[in-house]
Amino acid sequence: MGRAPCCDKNGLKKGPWTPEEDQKLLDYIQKHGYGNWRTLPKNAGLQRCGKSCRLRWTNYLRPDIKRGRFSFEEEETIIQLHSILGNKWSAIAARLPGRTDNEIKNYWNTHIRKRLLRMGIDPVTHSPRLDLLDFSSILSSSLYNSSHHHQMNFSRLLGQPIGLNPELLRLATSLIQSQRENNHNSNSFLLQNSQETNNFHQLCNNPQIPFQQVQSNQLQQPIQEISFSNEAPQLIMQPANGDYPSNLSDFRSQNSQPSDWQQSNVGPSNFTDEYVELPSFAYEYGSDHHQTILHPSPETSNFHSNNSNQNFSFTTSVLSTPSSSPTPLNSNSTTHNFNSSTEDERESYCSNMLKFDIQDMLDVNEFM
DNA sequence: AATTTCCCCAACCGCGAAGTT
DNA sequence: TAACTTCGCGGTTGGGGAAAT
Repeated sequence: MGRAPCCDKNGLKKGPWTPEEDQKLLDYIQKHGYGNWRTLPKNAGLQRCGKSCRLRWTNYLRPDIKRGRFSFEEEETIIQLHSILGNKWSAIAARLPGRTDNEIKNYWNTHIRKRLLRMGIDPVTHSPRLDLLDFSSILSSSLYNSSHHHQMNFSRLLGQPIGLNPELLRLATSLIQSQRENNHNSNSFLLQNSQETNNFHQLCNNPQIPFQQVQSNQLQQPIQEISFSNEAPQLIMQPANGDYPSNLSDFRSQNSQPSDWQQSNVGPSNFTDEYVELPSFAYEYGSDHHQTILHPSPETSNFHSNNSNQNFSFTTSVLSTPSSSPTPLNSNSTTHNFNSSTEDERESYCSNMLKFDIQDMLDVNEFM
């Protein structure tokens, strides 16, 4: 059985809609309502296919369409929802009154996605692009800081003219690979897919690729609060504001790209129709029971801490944590008004938030 | 001022799901 | 159950305006 054509294409107009066509469609829908898009254009006196009419209506003519620039809150919501839903634009649009899936999709592709990439964040996984990350910078910085709990400004790190240490990266790759093979946790936040692993290998094999590809002033506006420790990931799940879709199973089945929370340690009993738990966007890795992503098995590497209580963690924050972040950007307490801000302003506000928080850094002497 | 390049976004296309016969 | 229709989604395109040269 062949796929039915959406319409008889012969003689039907394509391309931009004229005001006259818009008016015809509006008049018809006001009189008869919408639906039966196949016959609608004919009845409305339009030389268009039904698909085109439906698209025009849903994306432009619908009376509840909100126009104009996306507010910061809307942008924040998009990023949050995208981290859960992926490219489920219609599902995201359902949470943004007046915005269409097409509009959100366009906005994501033209603005948000690019900004995340500039910041060194993978727009697909919402995790830092570790293929761009220079471990040697982190480690050497820790050497020269005597405090046990120090915070490093990521921008400063990125500005350091320190080249890649291929050996270190190779080490990291091997131990992460080892970690994957051990399969203590399929929810590796660092390397969620083979592509990232490949990127690591690529970096190791091409030490000329500078980490400084990411300019310090470009690494701004972090998206998530992510903490890496030397212990197994434990995703903090918390009910959001109740404004999430209730059918989690649908989300899980529809989401083509496995997301972290789907594979987390959270038991299946947490997913019920009555009580929906969703990630708070604060991925905290901390459990006493399992190995960590960056805690290799001793036989494969010496890339580990002598003290099992020591954490290698870095925390980026905070754009999308309205319910969990201590300093939500869109909280009432903030005086920043992003609704009228430029894109640069949106980025710069967050520029000091992307930083590494290294507590009791691992014994870096082992790497030297 | 003319040309080229870049960027945005409205609209199109193909596909799969859901509905109908 | 199969064949067919309709609808909706997500990826992609290309026209046109803005910016750069």
